[in-house]
Amino acid sequence: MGLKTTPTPAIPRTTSRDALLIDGSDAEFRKLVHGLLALSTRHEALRDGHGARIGLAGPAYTILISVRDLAAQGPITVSGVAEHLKVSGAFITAETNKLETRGLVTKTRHPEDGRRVLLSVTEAGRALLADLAPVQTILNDVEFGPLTRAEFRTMLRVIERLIPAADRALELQAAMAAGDARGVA
Amino acid sequence: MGLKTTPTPAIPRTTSRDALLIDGSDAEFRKLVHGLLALSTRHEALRDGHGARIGLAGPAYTILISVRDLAAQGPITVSGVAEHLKVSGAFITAETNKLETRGLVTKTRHPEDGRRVLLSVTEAGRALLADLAPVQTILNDVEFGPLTRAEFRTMLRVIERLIPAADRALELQAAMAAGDARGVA
DNA sequence: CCGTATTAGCGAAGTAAGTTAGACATTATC
DNA sequence: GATAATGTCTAACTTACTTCGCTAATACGG
Repeated sequence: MGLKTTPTPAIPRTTSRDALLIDGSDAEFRKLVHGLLALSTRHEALRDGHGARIGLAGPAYTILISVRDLAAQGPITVSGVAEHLKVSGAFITAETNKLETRGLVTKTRHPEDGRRVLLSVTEAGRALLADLAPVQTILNDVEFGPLTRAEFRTMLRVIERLIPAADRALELQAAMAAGDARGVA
Repeated sequence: MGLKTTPTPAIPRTTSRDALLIDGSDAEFRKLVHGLLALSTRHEALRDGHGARIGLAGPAYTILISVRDLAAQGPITVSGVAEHLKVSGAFITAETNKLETRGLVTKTRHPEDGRRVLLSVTEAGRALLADLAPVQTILNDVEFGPLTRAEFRTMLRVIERLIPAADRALELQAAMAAGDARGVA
């Protein structure tokens, strides 16, 4: 000792929850955050490939499948998709218009609220997605191959609780940013 | 019966693994995939906010923190970061040049391979990230608040296995796309 | 009711986040 | 020692978005 090899400067903690600290360190937690990022970038790359196979860009594919799956559990509007994907409504408008032109989705007025526009996937859209399904199955089996049934259940349960928590964090972040802006002004 | 209410057209399966099917349906599995997407979009939005707080765009922030954390476990190069984040090397070059101009990272020649460029985060860069840490802690505690210690461990273990699996899926996807291209030609 | 404020969607225009292509220097291969 | 391959960089381009301003429809306070 006495000789500095590589100082490895201290990295400050980014969580204070006991459940997420191991021996008082958040190293494992940061690994989780990092892993989550790595996984989502890879998943997005796969998504781009899925889209490409049916002639859609990644975002268009994501929107199409989101409309299909969200519509399955209740009426879904332009702004509903926007909020779900955390993008601007204008973007969903533009993309769904293109998808409508291609005959993959339909846009209809909401019967009770004329401002809103209901989205749904056409038969052609469903057929397109159905074409993709066999390939998707092969790739999903590889991508999620290491997942046991128990882990699958845990992941599902966890993620469903994590989404609203992330939304709360987003609200808090917005509130803090707004507070800072006021404080500076 | 006999009266069609809403036909609810069949959605084809996208996995064939028993562990991921519940009563023969992949509905829960698709929920997982969807949830993963929803979570990652929210996480990315939070990341943008973190970046904004220290004057960086989301991607620049992500690259900075990736360099710091990857460098902690061994030498890291431009292409190393590119592969980790699944973006082009050229993009990492451009962004790290900006970060270098701002004095947040340094780029040095690899001593044994003159083509490669080693990246590291400067003291100023570390200080900037350290400034952010307290706010990050607050938000992470909210975002990951619902996570128990057991779930945390499971998630970590699962994600670390899922990343290489996703990489294998990507390779397979690329191979299939290439095969199709040849087949068509 | 009636004005006013909100909310939903749209289109145009701009910005940022990437990509591809090509040049160049360095290293590996034969 | 030539040829190929790898790693980085720059420039030019594309795509994935956002913001802004508009119109139409609903909601709300007097």
